[in-house]
Amino acid sequence: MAMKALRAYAQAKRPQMSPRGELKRKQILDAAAKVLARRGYASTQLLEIADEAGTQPGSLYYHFESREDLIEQVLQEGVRLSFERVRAVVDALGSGAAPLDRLKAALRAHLKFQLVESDYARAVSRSIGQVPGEMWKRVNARFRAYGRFFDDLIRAAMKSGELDARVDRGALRMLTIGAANYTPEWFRKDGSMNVDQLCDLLVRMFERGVRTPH
Amino acid sequence: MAMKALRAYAQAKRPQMSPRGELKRKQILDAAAKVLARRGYASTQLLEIADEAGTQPGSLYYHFESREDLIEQVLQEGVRLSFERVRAVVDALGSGAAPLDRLKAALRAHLKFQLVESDYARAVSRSIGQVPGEMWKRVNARFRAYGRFFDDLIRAAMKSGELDARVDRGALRMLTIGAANYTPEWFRKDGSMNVDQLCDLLVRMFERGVRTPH
DNA sequence: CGCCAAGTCTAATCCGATTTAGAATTAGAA
DNA sequence: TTCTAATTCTAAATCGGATTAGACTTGGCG
Repeated sequence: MAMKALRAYAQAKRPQMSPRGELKRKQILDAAAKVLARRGYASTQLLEIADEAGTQPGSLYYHFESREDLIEQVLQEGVRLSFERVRAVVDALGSGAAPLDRLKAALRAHLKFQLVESDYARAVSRSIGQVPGEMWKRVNARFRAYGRFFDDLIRAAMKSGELDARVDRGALRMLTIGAANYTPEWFRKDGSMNVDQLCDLLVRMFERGVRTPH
Repeated sequence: MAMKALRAYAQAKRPQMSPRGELKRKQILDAAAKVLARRGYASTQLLEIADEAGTQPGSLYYHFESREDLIEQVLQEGVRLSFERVRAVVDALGSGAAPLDRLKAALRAHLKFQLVESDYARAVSRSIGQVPGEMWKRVNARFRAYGRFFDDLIRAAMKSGELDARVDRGALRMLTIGAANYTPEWFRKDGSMNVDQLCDLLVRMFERGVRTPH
């Protein structure tokens, strides 16, 4: 098969991919997520991804158009998975739950997911601020929807009177998400503190810090 | 002058550098800090630094041994300046001030300094997690001293009974510093909120979130 | 088995960035 | 002014990593 055609082929969402190809493609994505999670966007090299996936750098091009293409798919998946998880946790509480409880659950899920559960999610937070403009525009489009979801939870908790409505929602959200997204830089599982305790602390600071004064 | 000798010369802390050389060297450091602050370690290119400094990439090598050398000096300076500033602010309060007030002042100073006052400080937070191991070891040595300073303030505020002593100090510090260090990624001066309000919010969340329950 | 497509590998090639060599310029002293 | 060291510039060398070309291998199927 000619190269040009092959490239288009790999790129296209072909109807029936062979099981073998599908599997390898997933392995490569997983490997890339792992590497991105530890190196961040700019320092991620195809050689390390290939090693992790048990293949050669050149072979990646059968499954993906380019380094950028591969990385973007990991990042998009990372945002998608985070959103999916957090939404599921919140939905599981049901709409009868207090808005603040829903928000706390979301926060806890976000932190835990990206800290220890998903390389894809951690790939995103480790890459924010390094992704080149064009790609970031696309990833950020989905990311904003995720942010809006949090913002809605915050708004609801303010409306219910549980949170102080005078606080700037955007700043509150970003400070909190920022604290969470920064954790991969310093948190080590082997330390004295475990992940759930860390979640407790973040939620506690949020809740008590912003609760309506009585 | 032969090249080898010149390189060693540039590298050495020679006793009397000509005013012109000293000035240009400072301009280059400033330019590098600016670029690092907006691009982070991995995406920073010598060309952009040279442009910013009004010179050519090759000319940088008269003043610095290498890209790594230049960047490391910016980062070291960033840590040094942050520490210096925060310590000065705290010292200005005097040891008579309540420990919690000293801590709050330190937090505010840290956030403001790296968000709008110093490219060097922002260069550090934008580069954490991208700096290669060897260099990071050296920068981190100073960084830890800065962290210890904060830790001492926290410990004092716990001893005085103002903060809940059951909270893990390390996690508390890193969550808070993390929230602060993440702000360059999202905060825009032109928005509805100004820097001082943002500092207020961070301090408020910290104080009310961790204060001893009564 | 022998064929075909899918998937992988090796060995270049390309390309952008750092780095170097040495020539050219500048500023200050004699 | 002239001389000299300090500084800067230009152009080329080098280096590392992404990408490509094409040969090779594998697995399913007649």
